[in-house]
Amino acid sequence: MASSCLTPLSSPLCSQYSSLSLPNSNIAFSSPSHLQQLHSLLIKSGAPISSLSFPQIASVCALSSPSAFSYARHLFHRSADSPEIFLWNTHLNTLSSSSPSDALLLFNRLLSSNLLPNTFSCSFALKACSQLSHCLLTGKTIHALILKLGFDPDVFLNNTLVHMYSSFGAMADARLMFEKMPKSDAVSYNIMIARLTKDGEMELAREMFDVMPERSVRSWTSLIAGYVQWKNPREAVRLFVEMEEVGVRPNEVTVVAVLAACADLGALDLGKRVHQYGNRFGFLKNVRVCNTLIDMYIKCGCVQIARKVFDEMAERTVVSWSAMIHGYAIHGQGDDALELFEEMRKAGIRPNPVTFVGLLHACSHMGLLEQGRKFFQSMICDYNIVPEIEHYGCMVDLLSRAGLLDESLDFIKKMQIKPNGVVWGALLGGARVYKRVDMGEEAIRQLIDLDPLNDGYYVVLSNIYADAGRFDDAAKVRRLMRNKGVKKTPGWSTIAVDGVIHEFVAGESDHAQVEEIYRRWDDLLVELRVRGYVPDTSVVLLDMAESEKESVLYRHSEKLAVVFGLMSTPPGTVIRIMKNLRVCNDCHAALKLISEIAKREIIVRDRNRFHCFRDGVCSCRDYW
DNA sequence: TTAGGGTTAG
Repeated sequence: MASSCLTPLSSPLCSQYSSLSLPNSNIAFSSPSHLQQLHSLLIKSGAPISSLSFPQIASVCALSSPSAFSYARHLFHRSADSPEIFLWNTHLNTLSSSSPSDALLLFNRLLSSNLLPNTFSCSFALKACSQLSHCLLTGKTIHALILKLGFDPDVFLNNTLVHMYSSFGAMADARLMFEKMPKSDAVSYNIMIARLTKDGEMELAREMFDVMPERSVRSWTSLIAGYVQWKNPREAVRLFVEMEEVGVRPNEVTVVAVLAACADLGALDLGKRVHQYGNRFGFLKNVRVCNTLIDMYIKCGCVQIARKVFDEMAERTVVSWSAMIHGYAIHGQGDDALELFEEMRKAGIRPNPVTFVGLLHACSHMGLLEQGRKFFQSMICDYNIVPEIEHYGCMVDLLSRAGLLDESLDFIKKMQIKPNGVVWGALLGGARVYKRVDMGEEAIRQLIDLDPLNDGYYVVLSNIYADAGRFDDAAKVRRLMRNKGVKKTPGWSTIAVDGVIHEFVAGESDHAQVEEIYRRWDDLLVELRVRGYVPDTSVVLLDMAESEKESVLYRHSEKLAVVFGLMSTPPGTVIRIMKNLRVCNDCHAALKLISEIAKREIIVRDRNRFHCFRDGVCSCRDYW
């Protein structure tokens, strides 16, 4: 130890250090090099270790001249194992998560003590900065200190710095740091990928993922979660399958991400497989895994299995309860939703804003007007929850569906926040059911501003006019659509048979078995007519003859998917369909009858909710 | 003793 400290050093004289002394010691020195020589002498003379004060000397050297840095660095490493700094770090670590600003105060005290921070101390301080929105400058100062102390080759610390910059959204700095660091590892890439996915920069994230030398389960999970977040669940599933193929074992977080993708896609088979996998590896003890599992089953049309997962959970959070309540609501089981809320209250779980969205949804879909009003009031008064746009949307839907259109409009006008397209769309929906042209026009005036390219609204208004016998006005709406360049979103439906997803697009006929599907439909149509089915051509918003409109109706994607399901699955099998738009009136009527004729349960997930057709009736009770 | 990914609405 002594010999290395005695290495001759030739540091230039530093005038501001003339006649200085170290605090709590009798060492006086005139320059950093003088201090180093004194230090060497002390070591040589066999002075007690406590009087050598490595950190103090190191800090003076480090903060004086660049040529003294290496000596400082050397001394620092001597003091790094000091039990004292370990204690400081322990406190810093605790505070960096529980009270970041106190962690920074403590770090400041450490700097003015006779100890030097080590890489751990700096790491905790940076973590504290990352959690305080106003501390970018402090983080930069610590970065400077890290350079001065010679910690810059430390990969761990550099990763913390990349994370610190990225958490402030200072991506130019984060990237510079990432590119300039002498050595990077999988964590460095993971930090960058995580930030890029959060920012929606999926292509850049993918580029990084593709070039990184080594990938960990976190690298895969970050990207999969990113694809889920940015509404590309297909790519998420594709990546998950690839991850399994290359032999990386998914963990709880991966499972959460891929289950969310399954929920979006309605991919029940994969969801079930992931469920089994999670069960095998003990992931079902994790609340988030179970919450996502509940959501997956709900969105794949399996409320009962979702409830089983819910019932078997060892611990439930407000998220578990809210997911289940919302699940009942969108499956038309409003009474179950309300019952579960009662249980939730008795269990002492405090509802959150999302819980109330589920409850209000349940009420509006069951026509429980007074109950819905009570929930809205209770949310504000009993739980101090400020209504969000979703709550207003549910309330307008509740009032409009109940036929209280004037009250609904009044409610919108009194809203504390700006109404959005969903709110006005709910009023428009009510205007259609109750044949209120005036309300439809009022809603569309707002919607043209808020959501001008959404074809659905124009369709509804045109139907309102057609219902009122105002065919000229209905035609005007179609012209308006053309003038505004509004394109009708093509309707598509999917059905999984033997693990293969079959997609049907309205009006397109590129399915391999299309001829047989059409033949089966024609046969079915005969039976449908016998049972009183009359095609409702009012949903076809095209300028054409009635007979042509009927042809268009018969090629609606959900009809084709159902017919395909009937012909390619054994009798009694439940038919599960996913649709990108809402089910139209005509398909709804047809599917009710088909469930009766074919003695099949048909479950359709449309963009808003589920319809479960069984024995000629729908779970939505024709109220959707 | 230090860094990186996750849940319910719309």
